[in-house]
Amino acid sequence: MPELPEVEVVKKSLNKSIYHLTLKNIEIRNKFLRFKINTKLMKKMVGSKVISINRRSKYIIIKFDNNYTILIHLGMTGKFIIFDSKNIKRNSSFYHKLADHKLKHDHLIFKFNKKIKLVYNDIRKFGFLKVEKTKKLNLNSHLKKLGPEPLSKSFSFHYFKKKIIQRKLSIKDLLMDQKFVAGLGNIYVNEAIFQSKINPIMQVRNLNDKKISSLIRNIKKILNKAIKEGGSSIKDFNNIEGKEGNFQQFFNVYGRNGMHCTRAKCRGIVNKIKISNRSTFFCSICQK
DNA sequence: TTCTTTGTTCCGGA
DNA sequence: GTCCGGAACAAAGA
Repeated sequence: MPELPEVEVVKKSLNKSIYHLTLKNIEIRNKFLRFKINTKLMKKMVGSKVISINRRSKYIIIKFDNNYTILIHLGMTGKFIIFDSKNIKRNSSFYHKLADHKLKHDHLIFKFNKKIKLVYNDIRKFGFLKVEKTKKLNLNSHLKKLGPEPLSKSFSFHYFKKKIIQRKLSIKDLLMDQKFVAGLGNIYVNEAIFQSKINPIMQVRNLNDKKISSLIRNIKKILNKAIKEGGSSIKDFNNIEGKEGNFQQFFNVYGRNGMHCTRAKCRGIVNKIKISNRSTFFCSICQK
């Protein structure tokens, strides 16, 4: 479930906790994640220092000073948990916050200097970690096809117009397409389309300029707000300190099927349909 | 046992 | 070759 804002929050937490630390040991408890981990290559990272932690779309990119990089995707349920000397004890308040934390889903354990331990936990194992030569990172098959970052200037009105000419797919499918814009997922796409009062099944070639401007504005607004609130925490998202995000309380359509539209004065009910096999929520009155 | 959940990739028809 | 929708895949909980 982590989308761009959640990954951004995790990236920030990692920057606070492991930046400039040296990796002392890696324990690989389960290498069969989304892709099988190259154990030998992963072990090569031991002894190196973290020199940067960045995000691209929903990927986290951790560069080390041995000219290798770890590329991470959290999939649906991947999360990092950070332990330091204060919270490492089982009876600490930290552990109580991790009520749903199950040891059997701890797949990798990274130990750094300063007694910092970073655990990668993933219930459904749809996430992955890949070691890459830093120089070749831009050739990586996961990264090279990605569209612009939605919060960047290149995700603009002109870009949008140029990309949708005569295309017949729905606006929902367009925004879900990582080649068009990278980092949005089902939740934030539903929310942005709602804010712009667009019917999610509308073909992109029928969107007028006003709606396009509105969508771009709302996508940026919603992502920024979600980042500020620490992401969402429906289902599986936690930041690495075990804290839940607050953004889910701002959902206006996602998961609200059968409930009243949250827009003032609108008497509509939220409908749930499937678009490309993904749950899609919209108000039949204000999203014409 | 079946359904749902997710991001990503692949495939076939247009 | 491109576009687009549908299906498959991974795993687990309800």
